[in-house]
Amino acid sequence: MNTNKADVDAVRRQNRYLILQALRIHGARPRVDIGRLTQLSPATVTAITAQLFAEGLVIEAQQDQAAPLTRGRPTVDLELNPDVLRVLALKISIDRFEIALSDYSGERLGGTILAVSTSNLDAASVAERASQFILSFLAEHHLQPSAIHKLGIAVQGAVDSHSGQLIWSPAFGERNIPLTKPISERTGIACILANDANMIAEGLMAREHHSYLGTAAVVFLGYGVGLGLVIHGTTFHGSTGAAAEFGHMNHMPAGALCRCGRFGCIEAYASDYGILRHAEGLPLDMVPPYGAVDPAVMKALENAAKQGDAAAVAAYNAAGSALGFGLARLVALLNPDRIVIAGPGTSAFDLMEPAVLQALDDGVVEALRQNLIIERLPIGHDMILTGTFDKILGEVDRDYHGH
Amino acid sequence: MNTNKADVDAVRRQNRYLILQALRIHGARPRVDIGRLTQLSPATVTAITAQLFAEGLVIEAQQDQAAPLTRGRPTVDLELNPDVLRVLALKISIDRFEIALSDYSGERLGGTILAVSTSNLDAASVAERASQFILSFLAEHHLQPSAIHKLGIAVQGAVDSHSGQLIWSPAFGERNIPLTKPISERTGIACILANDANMIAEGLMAREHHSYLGTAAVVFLGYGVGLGLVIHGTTFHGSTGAAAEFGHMNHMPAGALCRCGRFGCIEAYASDYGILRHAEGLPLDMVPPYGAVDPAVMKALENAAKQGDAAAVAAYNAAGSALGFGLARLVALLNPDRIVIAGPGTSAFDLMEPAVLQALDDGVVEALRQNLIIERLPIGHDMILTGTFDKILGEVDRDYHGH
DNA sequence: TAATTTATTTTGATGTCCAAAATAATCTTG
DNA sequence: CAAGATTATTTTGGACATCAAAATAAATTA
Repeated sequence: MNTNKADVDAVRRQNRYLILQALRIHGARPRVDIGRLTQLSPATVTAITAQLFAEGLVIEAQQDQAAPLTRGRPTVDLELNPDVLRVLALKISIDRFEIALSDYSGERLGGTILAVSTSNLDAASVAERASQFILSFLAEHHLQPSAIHKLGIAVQGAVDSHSGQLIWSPAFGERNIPLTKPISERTGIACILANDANMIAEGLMAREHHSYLGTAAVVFLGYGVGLGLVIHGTTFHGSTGAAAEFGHMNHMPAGALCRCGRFGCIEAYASDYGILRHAEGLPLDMVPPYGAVDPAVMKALENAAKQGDAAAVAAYNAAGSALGFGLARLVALLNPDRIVIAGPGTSAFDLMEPAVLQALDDGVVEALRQNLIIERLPIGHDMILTGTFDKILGEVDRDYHGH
Repeated sequence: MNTNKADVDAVRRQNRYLILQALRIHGARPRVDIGRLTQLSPATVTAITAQLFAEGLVIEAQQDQAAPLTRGRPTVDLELNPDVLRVLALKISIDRFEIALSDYSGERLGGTILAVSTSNLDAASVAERASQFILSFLAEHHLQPSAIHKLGIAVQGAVDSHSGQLIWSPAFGERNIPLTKPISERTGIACILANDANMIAEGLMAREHHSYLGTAAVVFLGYGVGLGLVIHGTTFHGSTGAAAEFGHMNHMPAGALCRCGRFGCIEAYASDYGILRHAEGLPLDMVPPYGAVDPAVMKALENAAKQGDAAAVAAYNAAGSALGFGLARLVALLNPDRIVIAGPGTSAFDLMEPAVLQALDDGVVEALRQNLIIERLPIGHDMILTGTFDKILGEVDRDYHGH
């Protein structure tokens, strides 16, 4: 229920936003097309684009030389002005920082990866280290921090978007690590904090908007098990922005020991380390003796399972079962119309799939899953950065008015 | 993300809705108050209320004789015109139909209960029987069906609001029972179908709106275990309107046999029949040999547990644990700021509470539950009907324009 | 009775959208 | 090659919404 009063200003804001989003999603388009896409009249499109033009947000695109085979006055393509502003995205995961730069139109202008021994960092050093990374990246690209409009930080783990703290993450030993405030102070750049899987969902939504109008869950398999939730066509954040800690949803009371210290989390069965621990025959209540698991190790385990290695097969089965029951519980609660399996872990999903489907069968009334689409998407870590840009730029479209 | 274009009409619709809701929630109020409540200017309140007046939706209330001790021009209270229309709510649960009549202002005008042996009804007879019940109720009150603007049906179980079918319910043996269409055809009254626990959430939201702006879960304990979800201040329905089948969310793979035919559902542990079966020492994979459990039987069991009967205590512990792990999973997924325990089962909640809290402790990261409010609300079945009225009348406020 | 106070209505300004008319810039055709 | 046809965009004028400020209404108080 929208409980806010509406006025004439809100009307223009909304329609202005629709036009910017249309250009962002569909690229350079003439005014007629914008009218069709947004359902706005030509007169209104002219009025709003003229304003956007004056603000410098929109420019006339290069005329496409191949096109003019039609009668009538030729169209004039409009597009977002890439030079309006720059934004940064920072991805923090186990033993790894990654940064990328984008212009206003969403074009990627560069990026770097930094190896960091995250588990050795104390709370205060995380922001310090990240800030150094950001500043040196900007220096390399001959950019002042003041040239950056906003920085989006995507982290694996539970985040509190409001306070800008990382509540808990497998990457770090400590909890409640402040991020946005200290990074903002050190760099002078405005920051927002978000969960990595949510950013994947954000990216998918921006790219395939029509598929994500209702409820959807994006499961990220990899160094952990993440989940991004789309509800009513918007990524969902709980009361603190920390929702969808799917990896740490309990699968089995008093089950396998998780990196978070609890017993029975889905991650303790279905993450890289959970599968590996099981396959190596280590006790399930043993603290996982790995940091970030080398992808080559997982690839080898995958091959072993494909060749029938019993321990490996059993480990993938257990992973699939935990994942499947978790999804069954999610389906019972939210009845989504789409579940997307994404991330590097998709490559081994074949091995888990039978157990996942069996668990879904056993775990939830048929009626709730009869129209459910389960989709596999071999997208990787990069979608996290892309989705972070989509989110920041979407916010800019709502409230940035130039200069 | 709102993806619709806005225009001047939408502005008026929204503000008109705000004013109707303000009168619905706060009762008779003068225009100044409406302005304060909605943030609209006096001029706008005058304009909109004048229109509502002309449409007959709003009338001047009886002047309150006790009040006029102030200076200045006296206020004129406005209120919703009760005679604009009538609506019906029908609650269908195990062995019981209940109907109630309300006027436009939400005033309850009457109601009746009908004992029905629901488990003996086949799919076609359900709508038939309900229609008879509705028509004879109307006849008793000397009302034509055409005098009823809309009928809301609240049922325990999974519903598909779009098709108007009852997908599955413990009250009936068959599945996919069509309701809105046949009832509409037989009675001539427009129908909507909803889940009973969702209607409780709807009622709580209407009454304590400020407490339900974020994410909240309303658990209904009684003849089954239901759940109403509030997300972003709106009751949530999944892709088919069948969301939040919390009672049939799996608690334990291959666990106790549920009335739905699956193993390990929360309901199989925490519903009346689940607790009773456990306490009586019956095998957990045995089909529960009860229909609707007599409240007196449950009361006796509760007393036995309070006096330390070991079997009864164990049964309530198991119920609490299943419920608690279910809630822990919900919290991991949605990070709500409020969980409300409602329904007749609240009276025995003391017995379950330690196990519930223990399970929450074991089942979810502390960070996600540190601000969680868990509230007990001894509201009963009647809130289902009340909430159904709130929902229907809220819809009327959005799009009804009189005569 | 006049002054004061508060509620409500009226007035006039500003801003939005849209339909329809006008204009612009091309291709087609005789 | 000029007039006509066609399509895109802009301009114009009307309808309608909100709001601030002024005007009016209806009471109490002095």
